[in-house]
Amino acid sequence: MMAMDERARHLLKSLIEQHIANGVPVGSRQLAKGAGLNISPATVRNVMADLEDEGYLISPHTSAGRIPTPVGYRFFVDALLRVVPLSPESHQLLIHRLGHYIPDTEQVLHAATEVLSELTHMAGFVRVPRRANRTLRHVDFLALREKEVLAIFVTDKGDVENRLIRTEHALSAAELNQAANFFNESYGGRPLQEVIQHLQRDLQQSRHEMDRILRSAMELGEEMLEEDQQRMLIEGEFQLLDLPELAGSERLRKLLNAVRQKRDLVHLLDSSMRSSEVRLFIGEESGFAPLSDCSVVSAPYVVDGEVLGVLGVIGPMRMPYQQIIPLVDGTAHLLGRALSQS
Amino acid sequence: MMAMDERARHLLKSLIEQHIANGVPVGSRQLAKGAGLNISPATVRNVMADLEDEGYLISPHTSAGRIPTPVGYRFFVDALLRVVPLSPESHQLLIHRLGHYIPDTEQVLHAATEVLSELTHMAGFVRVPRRANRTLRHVDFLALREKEVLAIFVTDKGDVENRLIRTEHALSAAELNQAANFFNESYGGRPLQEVIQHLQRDLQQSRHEMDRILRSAMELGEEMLEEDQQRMLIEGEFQLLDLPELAGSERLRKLLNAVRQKRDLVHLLDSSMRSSEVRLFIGEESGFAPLSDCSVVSAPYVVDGEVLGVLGVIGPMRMPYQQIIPLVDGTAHLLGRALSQS
DNA sequence: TATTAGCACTCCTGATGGTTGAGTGCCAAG
DNA sequence: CTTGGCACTCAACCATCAGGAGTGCTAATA
Repeated sequence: MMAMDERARHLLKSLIEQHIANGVPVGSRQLAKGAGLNISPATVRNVMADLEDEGYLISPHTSAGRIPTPVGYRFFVDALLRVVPLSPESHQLLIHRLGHYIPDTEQVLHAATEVLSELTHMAGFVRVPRRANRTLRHVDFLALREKEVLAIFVTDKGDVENRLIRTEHALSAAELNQAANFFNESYGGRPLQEVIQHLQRDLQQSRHEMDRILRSAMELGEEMLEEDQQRMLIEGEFQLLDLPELAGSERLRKLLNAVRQKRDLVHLLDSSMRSSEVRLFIGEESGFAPLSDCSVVSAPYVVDGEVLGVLGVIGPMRMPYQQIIPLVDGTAHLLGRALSQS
Repeated sequence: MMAMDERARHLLKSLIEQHIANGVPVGSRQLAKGAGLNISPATVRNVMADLEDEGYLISPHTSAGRIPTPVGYRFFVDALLRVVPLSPESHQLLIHRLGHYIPDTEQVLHAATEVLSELTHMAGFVRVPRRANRTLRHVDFLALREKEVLAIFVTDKGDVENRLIRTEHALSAAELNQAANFFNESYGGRPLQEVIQHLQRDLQQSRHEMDRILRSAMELGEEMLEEDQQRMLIEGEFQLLDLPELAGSERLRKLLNAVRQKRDLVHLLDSSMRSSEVRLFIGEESGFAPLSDCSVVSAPYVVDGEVLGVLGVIGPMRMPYQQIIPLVDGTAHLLGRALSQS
C-alpha cells in the first residue's frame, strides 16, 4: 500500500463530498467535472481503481460509480476534512436555546438534546451528568402514612430524588425528624459517595427500626449514583426514518430498538468521555452492531474543568462532518457554560 | 339501507375475523369455506355485494376480495363481537407484573405500560393520574446558594416536585424555615387546587421579598397541576413498525412523531375518561388525523371510586379486539387495585 | 511515462407485454 | 332464493428489451 499523492487525495475528498451531498455513487465522469482539476474521466478512473484497491472506496456493483468505505470516511475526517465554522444561523439558534440562564438542570439538558436534533436532522443525545461527586445537601423523612416513610434527598446542585420506604412499625414525626437531623448533621455537605460508604460501615450490625430507615435511605443514595450511570436523553430518533440508506425497515427497527435500550450506547459513550475533544465513530468503529451503518459524533462537556458527560448526534455515515463537528463541539461548550452557572 | 339478516351478519363476522387473522382481503371462495355454512361462493358474493353497498366492506381493487371499512369494524365490535375471557397465560402475566405491591406509583404506571405493549405487540400507553385533587403534604425551602432557593413540594400520595427559585436578595436559612413553616401550617393537608387559589388571593398586592418566594412556590404548585395535564407514558411504539399496513414509511413517520408529541393524544383520551367502560376509537373516530389508520382501545382506571386516568393500546384497525378488549379492561382494573394500595 | 480517447462489456433501470390466478358481476337454470 | 357457469378485470409475476451510466483495458499520444 503506497502513499496517496496529492491528486488522489483531492479526488477522494471531492468524491466523498459529492457522495455526502447526494447520497448516490459517484462516477468518473461526474467526479472529473466536480473536482475542478482539468483531467479526463479515464484518468480519474485509474485513480479510483487505485483507491478501491487500497480500501477507501467500493462500488456497489459493476457499473455504478463508487462510494466511500468506512476506511475512506475515516481517512477523510482525519486527513482531508476542513471543518467550517458554525454558520451564523446555527450559532444564533444555539445561543438562543442554550445561551441564557436556565435554572433547571434537567431543562438545560433537554434543550441541548433538542437543539442537536433540530439542527442536524438526525438523532441527538445527551448523556447526563454523573452525580458521583455531588455532595449531599439535605435529607427529609416524611411519614406519609402508617408504616410508610417518604425519603427525600437533595444534592448541592439542587437535584432531588425521593423514595418510599416501608417500615415495620409506625414511626412518629418526631422520630423521623430526629433521624433526619442526625443525617443532615452527620453527612450534610459530604460527597454522596462518602455518605454511602460511611453508612454502609456504621449500619453493618445494628438492627434498630430507625436504622432500617437510614439503611433504606442509603440504598436510595446508592440508586442515585447507580441509576444515573444509565441516564441519557435522546431526541429525534425518528429523523433517522428519513434516511434512504436505512430504509430497509428491518435494520432500522433494530437500530431504533437499540436506541431505545440505550444501555450499550451509554457504554460506548462513557469510553469517549475520557477524550476531551470531539470524537467520531464511523460504522463498526463503535463496536456496537446495530450502529454499524451509522456514525456517531460526540463531545464531552466540561463544567469547572471537569468532564460531566457527553453529547452528540447519531446519523448516517454520510453526514456533513464539516458542519456536524463544530456544531457538536459548540453545543458541548455552551452546555458546559450553561451548567456552570447553575 | 335495510337490516342485515342473520346469515349476512354471520358472514360479515367471519370475514372480519379472517381478515384480522391474515391481514389480506377475503374472497368469496375462502369466506364460503371458512364460514362453516353450506353455501356456495356465488351466494356469498351476492351477500358481499350487499354488504359493500351498505358500507361495511370495500374492495381495494376490482378483483381482490374485500376488507372491512371502519364502519364495518364498528358494527363488528358493537354487534358481532364476542369478547373472550383473558387467556390464563396473559392473566398470569398481568398478575405477576401488577398484582403485588409496588410502593412507587411511577413504577406501577410503567409496569402497566410495558405489560400492555408486551401482550399486544402494539403500542401501550398510560395516561398518568391527575393530581388536581391531591392534597399538599409538605413544603421545604432550601437555600441552595446565594439568591437561589430550592422549593420542594410533597403531596399526600408521595409525589415530589421541585424547582429552583431565584431571589433578589440572599435569604437566611432561618427565614426560609419560617416561610416553610408558615406554608405548612397554613396549607398542609389542603387540596393543591385550594392552596393555589388562596395564595393567589393572599399575595395579590404584597411585594415583600419573602412573598416572592411564596409566589414562586405557588407557580410551582400550578405547574404540578398543569404539566401533569400532559403526562403520559408510551411503550412499544416500535412494534407499530412491524405492521405491514403501516409500512408506507411516510405515514408511519407522521404517526410516530405524533405519538411523540402526545399532546393531541392526551386530549383524545381525556374525553374517554368520562366513560367508565372500555372504549374503542376506530380509524377516524379518534378525530386525530395521524391515527386514521389505527384503532385505539382505552379504559379508565379507578381508585377509590374515582377515575384517575386512562390506559390502553394503539394498533392497526385490524387488531384482535376480542382479546385486546378484556386485556385492556383487566389491566385497568389491576392498575386501579395496585394504585389503591399505595 | 503519464494521460487520454476509444471501445467492448457489465449491470442497473424502466418500459413493455404476456401470462396467471384470484376474484368479481351477471345471467340463466334449478 | 340459490347455484353453476362464464366472461371480465386486475394485480402480480416474469421475461424481454432498450437505454444509459459506468467500468476496465488497450493503444495512441504528448
